[in-house]
This record gives sequence, structure tokens and C-alpha cells, in this order.
Amino acid sequence: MLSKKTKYAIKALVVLGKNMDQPPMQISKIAETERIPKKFLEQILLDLRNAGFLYSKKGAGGGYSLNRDPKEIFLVSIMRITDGPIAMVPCASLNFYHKCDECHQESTCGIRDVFVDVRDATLKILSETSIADIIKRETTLISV
Amino acid sequence: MLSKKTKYAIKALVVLGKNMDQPPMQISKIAETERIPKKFLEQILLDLRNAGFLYSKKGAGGGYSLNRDPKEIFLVSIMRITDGPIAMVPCASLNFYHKCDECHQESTCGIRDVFVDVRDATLKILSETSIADIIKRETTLISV
DNA sequence: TATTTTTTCGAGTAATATTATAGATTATAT
DNA sequence: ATATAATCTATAATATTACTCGAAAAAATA
Repeated sequence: MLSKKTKYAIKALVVLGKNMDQPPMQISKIAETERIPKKFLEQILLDLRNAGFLYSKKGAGGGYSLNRDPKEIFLVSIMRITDGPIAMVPCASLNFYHKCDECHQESTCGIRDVFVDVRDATLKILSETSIADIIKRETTLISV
Repeated sequence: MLSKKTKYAIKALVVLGKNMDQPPMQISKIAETERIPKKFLEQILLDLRNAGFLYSKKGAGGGYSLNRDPKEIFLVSIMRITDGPIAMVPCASLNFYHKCDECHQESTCGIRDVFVDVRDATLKILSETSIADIIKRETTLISV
């Protein structure tokens, strides 16, 4: 399951992606419009900022804005920051690999073998889909 | 992440798949060979039995055996029993659908739209892969 | 029929992860 | 100076996962 943390992160990035030419937006503003607990959002935005996706400014008139083109922010990167691995088993993870507790012989593990395929299929979609795509999909869905 | 419950379920089914022509195997035997906590495995096997995948027999000489051809037991069915939904968001689930807490307008949700695609890609693999396939993959991996 | 074996059942607990909150601190603008 | 708004550290609340306990029911066999 996708954590709320990740959903909130995506939603915040979408909001900021729609706010590109405007002055930075405050946490409290984002929290209100998307109905995200403010203090929780605070942590999430900080993570995204530390990962280089957001620009932040303190003090009056401060807030957050995207540090990159929304076309260049892909779901896979966000999810790795907020949820960690994409793979469903740690032994099939590219960026967060570690042995499964239960596993005796990884090299011949049929489960791992299948979930490497699942990971690749998931990864393909998530690394092709950007914040800009999400915004585009939403407007497309409205018009349908 | 795949729960241990699901991994244990798959492992148990694989063991039983290799035991097809033998008399039923006891919980304790499966638990030992696969190093699964016995009481936990007990619950898991019961779920699989109630879902019709296993045959069980009480008393001396009793135990568990597969109720179907290992070629006809697919990962997707096992996972739905042990972990529930395949989709990463409840609103994209076929068998366990429910609204996301956070969601205001499902019909135009770009997140949902992407994760329906992810679900489909995952589903394809999991509904094509059987216990027999896992066993086959393992022997193939050994010979490589 | 008594005993042993093994699954079944209902409940409970422990460990861990997720979600959320609190309060003080630091930076910036006016 | 003062107000604004992000940052930091810690902790509380809740949910989920992993696992345990003890007794009951069913079947075999001696």
C-alpha cells in the first residue's frame, strides 16, 4: 500500500506544480487546500526539500516552490524518498537492497525471481510518470 | 512490501507442490523445513484451506496436501488471501475497492489513474505465475 | 474404549511501522 | 522590534504485522 506520506507528497508537488510562476506557497496554504495535517506535511516537504526537489524560504513572504520542472519530477523518485523501496521484497530492490530474513538461498529463490519482474514492470511506469503527467491526466479526466 | 505471511504461504505451497504424490504433510514438518513459526503457519494454512487450495486431514497420519494442480494455483489468488488487495491504493483495487480517506474527487484523481496502470502491470505477472512456475524457476536457477 | 496424533478455533499479546502532534528555534522581511 | 514562516527534536496515538497460548474436535490405532 502507498503510504499517506507518499500521497500527501504527490498532492503537495502537484499543487506546487500548478503554482510555478507564483511566489512561494506556505505549508499552511498547501495543508488547507489539500486537507493534509499541517505538521505532518511540514516533515514531508522538508524531506522533499532535502532531496533537492523543493526550494524553501523562511520568514514573511516565504514558503515552498518547486526547484525543478514538473516534467522532471518522477513518481519513482518521490516514492523512494517517502516510502523507500519500490520492490515488494527487499532482496529485489535496486536502491534499498537487503537480504530477506526468511531466505536461505537467494540465488535460487523463485519468489525473488518473480518479484524482480514485478519490480521492473512497476518501475517502468513510475519512472515514466512525472508530476506534470499527473496534472495533465487530471485535466484530461475532467474533460472526458 | 510483501508480508511474511504471504511469503510463508508461498513457501508452504511450494513444499506441498513438491509433495504431490506423497501422503499429507504435517504443519510441524512444513514449519521445520521452511523455518516458519509453527503457530503462525497454522493460521496461514487454515486460511488457504478455507479458500479451497488445501486438503486437510486430522489425526494420526493427517496433515495438509494441495487440493489442486500446482499449475492452477496463481500468486495473485494467494496474495489476495494473505495480504488482501494487489493495488497500491484502495481506490484502484478490483477485489478490495474502497475510497481513499484523503480523496475528494476520485473520478479526476491523477494518482488513482497512474496506480490503476501499476495494478494492471502487477496483476498480469501475478496472475500468470503459478506455484508450478515457482518450482520450475527454482530448478532452472540451480542449473544456471 | 482409551490414548495419541494432528488439525481447528478463539483469543490475546508483542513488536514494529505509520500517522500525527507539540514546542522551541532559526531565518527573513518589513 | 515584530511578525511571519520554515526547521528541528522529540514524543504520542494508532494501526498493522507477526506471533503465541490453550483448549477443543476429529481421526487413527492399540
